[in-house]
Order: sequence, then C-alpha cells, then structure tokens
Amino acid sequence: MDRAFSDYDTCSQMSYSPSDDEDSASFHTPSSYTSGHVTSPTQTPEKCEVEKEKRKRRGRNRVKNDGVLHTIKKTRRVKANDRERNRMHNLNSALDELRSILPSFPDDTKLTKIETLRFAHNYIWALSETLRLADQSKDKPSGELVQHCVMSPAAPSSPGSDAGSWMSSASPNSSSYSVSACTSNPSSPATSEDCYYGHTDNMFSLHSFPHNMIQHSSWFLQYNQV
DNA sequence: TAGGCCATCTGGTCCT
DNA sequence: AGGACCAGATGGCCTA
Repeated sequence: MDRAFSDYDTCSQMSYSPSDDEDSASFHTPSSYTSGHVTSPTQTPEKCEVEKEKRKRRGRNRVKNDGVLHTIKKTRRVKANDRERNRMHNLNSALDELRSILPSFPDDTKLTKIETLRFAHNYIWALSETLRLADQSKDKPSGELVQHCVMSPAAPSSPGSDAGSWMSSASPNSSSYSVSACTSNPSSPATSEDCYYGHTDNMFSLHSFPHNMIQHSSWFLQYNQV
C-alpha cells in the first residue's frame, strides 16, 4: 500500500489546505475534492496535530525534491486507481454471473446490484426450502409441493417471509414488512392492479416472480429427482 | 428537475 | 512495503 504516502497525508481532511503544505497539489481529476470528509474513527485531533507537525518538518527537509515526490505520489495513486478499477470490474463480472443464473424477468430488465444480491439470497433460501419440503413429504405431487413452498408464509428462519418478497431486504421479523401495491417489475413504480407482499423498497410481484420460481423449482425438483 | 444507480477517484486501514 | 479492501465524495446518465 501507500503507507509512506498516506502517513504523509494523514489528517489531510481535517486541516489540510493548499497553503498548509507545499505538497498539497491535487491530481484528483473528476472533481477538486472539496470534501466534507471527516477523520477516520481511529484518527484523533491530537494525533492529527502531531502528524501535521511531522509533515511540516518533513516538508522542510525535502523541498528540493518536491517535484520528484509529487511524481512518485502521482504514479502510486494512478496505479492504485487502476487496481481499484480492476477490482470493481471483477466484482461487477461476478454480479453479472450471478444475474445470469437467476430467473429472469419477462422484459429482461437488468437487476441492480442490490436487487441481485437480495434476490439471490432469497432465491437460495427458496430452493433449499423446496428441497426440505420435498424431503418431508415425498408422497405429495411435486406441483403441490412447489406451490406450497413458494406461496406459503414460510418458516420463521426464512430470509423473506412472504411469497412476493424475493428481493426484500427485510428480515422475517422486520416490522417494516407490509402488504403493498406493486408492479410486475421491481424497478418500476407500483401500479394499482398488481399486488405484492413484502418490504416497500424493492419487490418482485406475485405475477412474475413466483411464476418464474415455480417453473424453476419444478426444474429443480426434476433435476434432483425428488 | 429530483432521485436512483453507477463508475471512478481517493485516503484510511488491514493483511501478507 | 505493497496490495486488497472499504467507505465517502463526486459527477454523469437515465427515468418518472
């Protein structure tokens, strides 16, 4: 990491002004970073003062090399930015992979990141619940099983306790859980003719998702020869 | 135009 | 020491 670099810049958000230090030149491209950035939890004002003093002393000793140091700083920052960009791209690729194995919407709407994670969470729960119920009552027809699994109010430990709440962030015990109007698409506003159960943030409707889920669960049961 | 989502930059902290 | 991870800030794009 940029340990030496960040030691030098420690507390910069608290009292770092362009006139404060000769090394304050910023290479922040998109914005001038006029942040209301606050000190980190471990950063006390006292420590900041100490660091500020150290910085001044170091600054006096290296005025001649300022250009070189600035170049080094800039190079390190550019490299760090590049790594961070790649890291986020990898993360997005993983999210895309996750999206690709989840049941899709009829209109192929791309799930947002948070929707993808919530849906995956609840989807995994639904599949395991399907298996569990199938194990419990093997004598029942699979259609009935799946229907029961998907549409039932669900077990107390379930991530989303209502049938339409595939993407809900609310826990089963959450008080914000409610029955509300909804749409056939989680990214669309609610319409009066649809309805869903769950948290008011993001919803999958009873019309689209449980249907997908039933199809998927049927396949799942078949595949696992339940 | 406001609000949501996203990509990117940035500095701090943790880990190897 | 350097990389990974994280969270805050910012600006762009899109949609209702």
